[in-house]
Amino acid sequence: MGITSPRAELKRAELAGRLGCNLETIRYYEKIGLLPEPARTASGHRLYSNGDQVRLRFILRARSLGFSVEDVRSLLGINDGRPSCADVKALAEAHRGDIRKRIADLRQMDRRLGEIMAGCTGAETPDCALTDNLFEDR
Amino acid sequence: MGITSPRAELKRAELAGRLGCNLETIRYYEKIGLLPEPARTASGHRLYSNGDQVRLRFILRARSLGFSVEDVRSLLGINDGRPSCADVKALAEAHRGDIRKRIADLRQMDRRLGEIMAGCTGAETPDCALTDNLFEDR
DNA sequence: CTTGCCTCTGTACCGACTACAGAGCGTAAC
DNA sequence: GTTACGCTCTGTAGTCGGTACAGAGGCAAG
Repeated sequence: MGITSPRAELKRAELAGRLGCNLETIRYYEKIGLLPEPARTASGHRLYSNGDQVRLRFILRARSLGFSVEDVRSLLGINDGRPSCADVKALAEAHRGDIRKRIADLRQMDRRLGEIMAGCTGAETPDCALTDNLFEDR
Repeated sequence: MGITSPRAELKRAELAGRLGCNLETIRYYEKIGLLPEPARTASGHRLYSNGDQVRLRFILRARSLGFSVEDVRSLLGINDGRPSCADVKALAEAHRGDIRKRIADLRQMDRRLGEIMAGCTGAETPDCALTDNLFEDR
């Protein structure tokens, strides 16, 4: 058995440690219905199966690609049953559009900031091209 | 007097309309201390001076450049008195660094998404390269 | 005088977590 | 056996930057 091979029953902190997420995130995903309620020990401690681990990994990867929690819900088939490849593709294309818009917005911010800062001397005086620009009566 | 020339006393909705922000945003900035408490009519309605308008415009412009509310507080000299040009430059450079990191992160997301979607046929079947990839045991 | 729109206040909600308080459980050492 | 430590449980509050809404009151036109 390899070091990272799945084990049948993991506690919450073990699962979080393996997948590199915050401890509380797991409980949060359970609360909002992304993760099913796991098995419990007699005293009420959560026990995560290999399937739980696979599902959480899916969620974390989708989130790391920038999909929203609602998107993940759709990808998992929680809303309307398991989505077709066409559904997934549409969701992903829309998401990519969002990402590109956000990049464009940030690039514009960077460019504007660069323009305004061009006159910023960095002197120890209160006169500053940047603040002057923002106060300007345009 | 031009159409957009400043007028001494504006009501909240007039100010919001002129500067193109949400009505409630103004009250919010007052609450968190970015805007001072304005003058009031006898019955308690807010009246904004030309100076208030200049200050709000500064805040909105800074926010549109992506500065955080805390950054704006510093730029306005609310924290430690009016900042020097050197202070402003340092703040702006740090902020630009943040913007560029966010762009890099988004570009990586876009790239990864593109790679994964390459195998996505868009067929009406439940088999999908994207979801398969996220479920994969790696 | 009524109608309709403005303003006021406080509070709840958004997304996606994260943190913390206070209680209980599990186990290893002594 | 008991004590100490660390993990888990629950519910709730805080983060950021607003946005929305309820319920009350003001103000001007018709």
